[in-house]
Amino acid sequence: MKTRFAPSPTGYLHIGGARTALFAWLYAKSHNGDCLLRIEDTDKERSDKKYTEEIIKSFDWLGIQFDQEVVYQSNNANRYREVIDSLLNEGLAYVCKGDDLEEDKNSRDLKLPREENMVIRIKMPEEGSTVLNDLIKGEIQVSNDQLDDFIIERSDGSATYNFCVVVDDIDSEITHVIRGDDHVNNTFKQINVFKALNASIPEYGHVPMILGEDGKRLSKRHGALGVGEYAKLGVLPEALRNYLLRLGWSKGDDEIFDGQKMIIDFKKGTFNQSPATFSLEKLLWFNKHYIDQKTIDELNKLINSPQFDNGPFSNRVLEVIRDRCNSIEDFSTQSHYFFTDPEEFDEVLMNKHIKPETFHNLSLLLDKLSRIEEWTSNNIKEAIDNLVKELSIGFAKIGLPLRLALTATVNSPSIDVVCEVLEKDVTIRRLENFLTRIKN
RNA sequence: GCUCGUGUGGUGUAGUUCGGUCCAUCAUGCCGCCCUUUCGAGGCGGCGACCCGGGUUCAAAUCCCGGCACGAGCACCA
Repeated sequence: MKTRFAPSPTGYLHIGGARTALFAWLYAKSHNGDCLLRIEDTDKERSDKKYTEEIIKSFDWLGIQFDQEVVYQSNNANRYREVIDSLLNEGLAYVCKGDDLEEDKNSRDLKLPREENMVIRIKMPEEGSTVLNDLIKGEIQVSNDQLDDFIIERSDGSATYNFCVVVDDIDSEITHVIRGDDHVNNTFKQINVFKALNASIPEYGHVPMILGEDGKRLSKRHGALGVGEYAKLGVLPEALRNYLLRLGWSKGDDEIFDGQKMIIDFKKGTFNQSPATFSLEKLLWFNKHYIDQKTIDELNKLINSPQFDNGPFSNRVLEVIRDRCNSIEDFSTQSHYFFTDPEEFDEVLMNKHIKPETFHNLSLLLDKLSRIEEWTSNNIKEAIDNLVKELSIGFAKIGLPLRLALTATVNSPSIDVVCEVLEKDVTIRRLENFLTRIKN
């Protein structure tokens, strides 16, 4: 069996396309079949080679490997022409002016000669109905009087989409077409092209659309980010894959699917028939799940920043912040203060945590900290605890200003751990600087 | 407008085939508490839904009819 994913290179690969591709690919893999990539680049105006490259790159990143060679529709022009010739000979298609459908229909049986500036329409059945037994949606019928004779060859001699697709699917021996349900109406036309060509019709499975958080269909110009942008945001490919899979497909209450398990389980699950709304929050939850599985080495590679050089210091930083990172980006944004002394302090935070007595309290703490000989989080915690006890104040009264002094933020790992990682000299230095700052 | 499809909590879903075991599953999210220290981490608890209206039935999320809403298509785009 064989499936395919057929994007047009008129933009980057967006999240909806990626999911459709994932489904087509999983469908093939779970049935021991092949899935091939076909670039539908017959629209010369809007297609761009750079998008083709971008799309292929995105699939590499996502971990979806297509089988066989990539098919470019633009290479098949002669083949389309040849097939149209035979349809013309058999009287299953006809030459006409292409101005108006009703007028064109008068040429249905005229066998006009193929000339420049003329178009070719294919004859659709005039009676009965066309039935689609969809893998996902079940049986759908449409009355054939709804199907117009549509143009298969333009006045410039090039073939149109609904025709090319069928020829390519036949030539590539596609057995199962898994695609977005924005194509269901096309499918009825295409089924009749298969019939005209006397070819066997593939099975179809139409997956519902993905909607944006506003409930509108996700599209390139409406909120859909490219796969590459999720990568930039620090999303892991396995997380995106897993999230996309769960959008419109489920297997009971299971959430986590990756690697081989994804392929094995795919057959056991069921498709949902209603459109799904994209949720960044849930995607990040999956992302966190997969980040949790990474080793320190792997994280270093993923973060790919000079600061995280796999050395003992940065690896220690990694260990202490990894719990609070939902994305690879978070590792960078939440760790500056480990690498550079804070300089900017948020006024709101300062007003909230710096009280008249803070200077005095922190001075006492500085004294206690500088006496610590063995710089461990336990000893640091003990020093703070002692001070808190001596002053009879809450831990937060001293802990939060200290956190602010060291990190310029109020959100960090345990403050004693931060001190330990920072080392004694840096801690003391930052605390001294901070004291000077708040002195008046 | 015509045609096709879909409607379970904020979101993703289970359950709908063969009506009862569903005062509706799991996850995410949100809220609260705990972790006598922040927190987007962890633990515990809670909130929240069968689109609406009829009908069939002892019994309907599940079956039937009618609305409504949303999505898609109706190109010499793909």
